[in-house]
Amino acid sequence: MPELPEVEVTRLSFADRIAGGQVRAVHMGKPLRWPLGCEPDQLVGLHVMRVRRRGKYLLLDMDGGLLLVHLGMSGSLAFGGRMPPPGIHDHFDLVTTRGTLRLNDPRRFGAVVFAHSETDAVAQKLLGHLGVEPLDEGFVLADFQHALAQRKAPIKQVLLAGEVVVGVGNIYASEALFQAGIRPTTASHKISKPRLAKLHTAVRDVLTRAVQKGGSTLRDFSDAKGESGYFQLEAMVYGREGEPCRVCGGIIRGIRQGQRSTFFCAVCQKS
DNA sequence: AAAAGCCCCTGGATGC
DNA sequence: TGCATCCAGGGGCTTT
Repeated sequence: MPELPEVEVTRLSFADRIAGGQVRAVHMGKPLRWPLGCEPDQLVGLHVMRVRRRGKYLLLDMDGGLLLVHLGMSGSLAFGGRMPPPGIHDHFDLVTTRGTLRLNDPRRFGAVVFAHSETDAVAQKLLGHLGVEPLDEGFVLADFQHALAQRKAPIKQVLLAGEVVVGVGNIYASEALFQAGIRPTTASHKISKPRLAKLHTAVRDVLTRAVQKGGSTLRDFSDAKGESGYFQLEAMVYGREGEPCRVCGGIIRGIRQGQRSTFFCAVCQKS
């Protein structure tokens, strides 16, 4: 469900409130994508120092390890002092002295994984291959151009893979490519440097605007305060197959790339 | 090494 | 109303 903006908005909605809290109990529902990796009780007594984000993972730094939380396709977090009893889709509760962090995830593609440190094998398996953070200083144009020149796969799929740049999911990949005027099917290494410069800007721009809007284009996104960003950001192409392009009036096309839907305007994105 | 497919799972929308 | 089919925001793993 969530792409970088939604994960970041979620992080901001509870990071300050949970910081300093000591774990009192852990409750688990049905299995998520991966096992927790330790006995739930092993977390009791640890303190949550802070909450960071890496790509679409949330990292809860604790004194004695860290929890990697991924929302998958359908996950969302809630944080509060008094929580109702867990529902059928509530699969992880971290009860702390500051409040309870609860993961609700109907499809259970999400995960909560304990690692002793960010550099240990468990964490590295999930984080080690991740590309640069698009909203950080490290997202440098020259590096971006160089990395894409090495790839022959369609640009949409390279963006989605997260090995060059993280956080760009299925919606924002289509949106960023539209903004840059690049056809999603174009082989990455065939795109000129000036056009990659436009894409570099577009990726940052689209994600930044989505974070500012409170996490957005998603149908049912809500952050850990329960506030939704319901359609605050209007999609230019995503989900608009057959509808007129908002720029040129041409008909938006929908195709499939690697089992995922892609949308583009054949007029505005000629190649 | 990189690229392409394959799954994991549930629920909502659509169509007959 | 009931049932079958298709589709969905991700991403690690296996196979080419």
